[in-house]
Amino acid sequence: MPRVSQTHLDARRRQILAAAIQCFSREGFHRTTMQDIVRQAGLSPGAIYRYFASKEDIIEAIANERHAREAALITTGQDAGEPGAILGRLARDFFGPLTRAGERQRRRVGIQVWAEALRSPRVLKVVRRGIDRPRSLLRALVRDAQRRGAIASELDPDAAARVMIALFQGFVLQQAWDPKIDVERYLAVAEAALGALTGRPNRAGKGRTHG
Amino acid sequence: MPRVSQTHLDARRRQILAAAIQCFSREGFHRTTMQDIVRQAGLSPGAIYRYFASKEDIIEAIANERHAREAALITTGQDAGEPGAILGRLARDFFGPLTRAGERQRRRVGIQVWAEALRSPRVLKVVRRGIDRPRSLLRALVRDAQRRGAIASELDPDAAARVMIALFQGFVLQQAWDPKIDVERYLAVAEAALGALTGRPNRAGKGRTHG
Amino acid sequence: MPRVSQTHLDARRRQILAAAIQCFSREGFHRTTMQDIVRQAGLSPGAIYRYFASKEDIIEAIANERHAREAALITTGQDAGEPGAILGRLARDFFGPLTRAGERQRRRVGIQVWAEALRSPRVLKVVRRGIDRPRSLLRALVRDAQRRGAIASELDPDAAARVMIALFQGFVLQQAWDPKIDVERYLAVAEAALGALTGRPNRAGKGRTHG
Amino acid sequence: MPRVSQTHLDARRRQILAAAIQCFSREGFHRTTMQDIVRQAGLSPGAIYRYFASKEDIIEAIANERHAREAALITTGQDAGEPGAILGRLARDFFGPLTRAGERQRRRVGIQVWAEALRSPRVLKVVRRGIDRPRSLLRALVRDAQRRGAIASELDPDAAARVMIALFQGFVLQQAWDPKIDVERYLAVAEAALGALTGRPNRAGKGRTHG
DNA sequence: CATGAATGAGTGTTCATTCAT
DNA sequence: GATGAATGAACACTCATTCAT
Repeated sequence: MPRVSQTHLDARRRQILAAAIQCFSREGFHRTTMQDIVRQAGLSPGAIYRYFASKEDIIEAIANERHAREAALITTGQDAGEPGAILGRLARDFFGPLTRAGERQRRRVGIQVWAEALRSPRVLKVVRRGIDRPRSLLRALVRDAQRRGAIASELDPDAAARVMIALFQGFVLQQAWDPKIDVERYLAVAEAALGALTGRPNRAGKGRTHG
Repeated sequence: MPRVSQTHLDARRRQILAAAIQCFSREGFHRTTMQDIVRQAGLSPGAIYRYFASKEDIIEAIANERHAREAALITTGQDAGEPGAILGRLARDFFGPLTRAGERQRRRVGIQVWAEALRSPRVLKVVRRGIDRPRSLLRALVRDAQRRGAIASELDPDAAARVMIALFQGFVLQQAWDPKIDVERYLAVAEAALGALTGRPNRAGKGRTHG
Repeated sequence: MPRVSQTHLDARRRQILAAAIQCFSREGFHRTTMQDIVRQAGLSPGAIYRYFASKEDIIEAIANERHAREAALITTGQDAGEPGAILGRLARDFFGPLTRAGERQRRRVGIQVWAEALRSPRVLKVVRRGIDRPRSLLRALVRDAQRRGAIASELDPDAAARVMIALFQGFVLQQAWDPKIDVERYLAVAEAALGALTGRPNRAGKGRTHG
Repeated sequence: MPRVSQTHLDARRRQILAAAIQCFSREGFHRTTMQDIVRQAGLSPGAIYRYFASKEDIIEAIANERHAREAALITTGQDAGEPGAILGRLARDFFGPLTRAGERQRRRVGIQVWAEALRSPRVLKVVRRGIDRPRSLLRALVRDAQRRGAIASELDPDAAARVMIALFQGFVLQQAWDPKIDVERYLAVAEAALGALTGRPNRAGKGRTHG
């Protein structure tokens, strides 16, 4: 089956990554065997190794894809207007999809990636790069707000960015352990807390995150 | 009639767990072999299996120990007085030790446990139990504050508790990926944000967390 | 009705064998993959299988080609005149080329063939046939010398032929392991030894083997 | 089965090497799987890897053992008296065992080692070291004979040593391809040829090599 | 109680070969 | 005729666990 279109090649690649995500979200990286992925993808071992040089490469590719997607969210979110609006948009973009099963599955794999970063320098690099972009946007946002006097200038903008990211990461973790968690109520508190920083009036309890 | 004192048995157990933590923090659960632990502990395979029935049991024991320690922190923290003081005390107790290498190593293993919980029901149970205690304390704290009118009553106490926990979890993650993160500055922002909820005056930039 | 000329077909065949020799001399038969040969030849897997039914067929073809070449050397050498002259001519024809890198590379593959003959009946057959021809010529040479009284008649002509062949094989081996070996000095000794058999005067130290 | 005697350990090692030689002599290194060796040895994969780190290590160990044995032959042969006697003794020690099936089997593996040396630097080193010792002894022997005037002084002693070794190597090869070869007759010719060099009277046809 | 040799199912990966395009 | 994506049976090696000593 030679001389296959690039479209076909891309589709195969996505097919393998999708299968891997299925497996990884169920069993983790290390309890998932290549055979599992092979089976899930409906391919042969050889076929998979034509697209990825190793299991670790698949993990890395998954992490990369995820961060690319988030980078896109951030880029499009950036022109939402004033800081508060941007923050709201980001909250909607990041928390919103968590109500969907597919996204939750991907986030479960994301948590595995977080852990994997602790022992794989390659994965660590991907994770750090993946966090750098949101952090720098949020930092800029905070600086902007401080310039307007909406946030106390003693607060470190980078630390503030990290706090916001932590609010997301912690939620992802807790939701992975207990899917019944309510996104809305969590976001309401998170926004109330951040609102205090950004000086926006408390909109607690009135949160609207997704359609 | 045991030939060996309970003290000796406990010491052996601790010795094995310490060795396992060393290995796990470096290589993760699945890349760490029992041989690694055997070597690190200076024991024999047989000896280890006298204390733990399986590798998974060691993981579970580590997770349990960790949560027991946290439960102790919470119990002693509880009588610090009014909500704000308790919160301050908890922040000091949880964030403070993160400046020490040993604690950071243990937290790295903790992150592995978080990921492991996604595939091992036994570990999941431990993790959930481990989070339940702090959550219920924090929930009570928030309710207390709401009763006093210090926190908007529309906020869900449980969600508020989760937010606080998330602030810790996110920090642990980010610090694991980048040990150069500044605890103080992070805590300053986190406390400013929570301060808005608990109604305490903003103490941004003046944080004192540990001695 | 072939779309492609026989010349083209032969060229392809030679191209593949040349590529295979390159690879085999570097990595041996079993560490060389068909992909290696494909790459080296600048062809596709399918193309190669159009000319050779299997990897073993390539090995066999290489062995065959080699022995065909040697048979040619022997045939042309046969009419050099008296036994001593023929022997000299053969020595020159077989040892001479060993100073050239290309021939040494081919001989390295030849050594692999020698080993392969021990497990592949097909290759064994080729190797034995390859040695039969020189052996029978040399045997005849010895018999001739014995008839003339130049060699002790108690010596077995076949054994004598084998000795001569061994002198070549051993040199090929030793040179493959250590390319710095001096051909001239080796030949001088070998000829001195054989000279004693063939009754020729010792020409030790004055060897001229190739141009 | 812990705390096992060194004797037991050595026996296991030998057991594995013996099994490997059986397999290698039948199928060569690369067609022999570790499973084959496992089966032949009546052990488990894990057991084998306790004694040898890799398949290549087994090959290396076999080559080493062989050369150690040859070194011993040479050492004990050295005090046979005058050069001719030593040479006779070496011929007996090296050619004699070739009539036995076990030795022939080992020599078949030895041929595989010769080929393997062309691609494995580790094996090459062993092979070269294995040849150095006999070569240096034979060189000394030739020099001694030259000093006594028994060998033409123009002959290079090292080349002469290589010639003698080649006579052995070539025989081993030819016997591996055709076990019916007659050792006696071959040796008679070889000794006649070398006799011319060492100046000993021709003992062609009267050879006695083994008991 | 402790040892550590042994087990054996399972791992990630390879590679000679095929055949739809 | 040529391509190269796909196959799938191996392969070398690992490692949690056991149990004779």
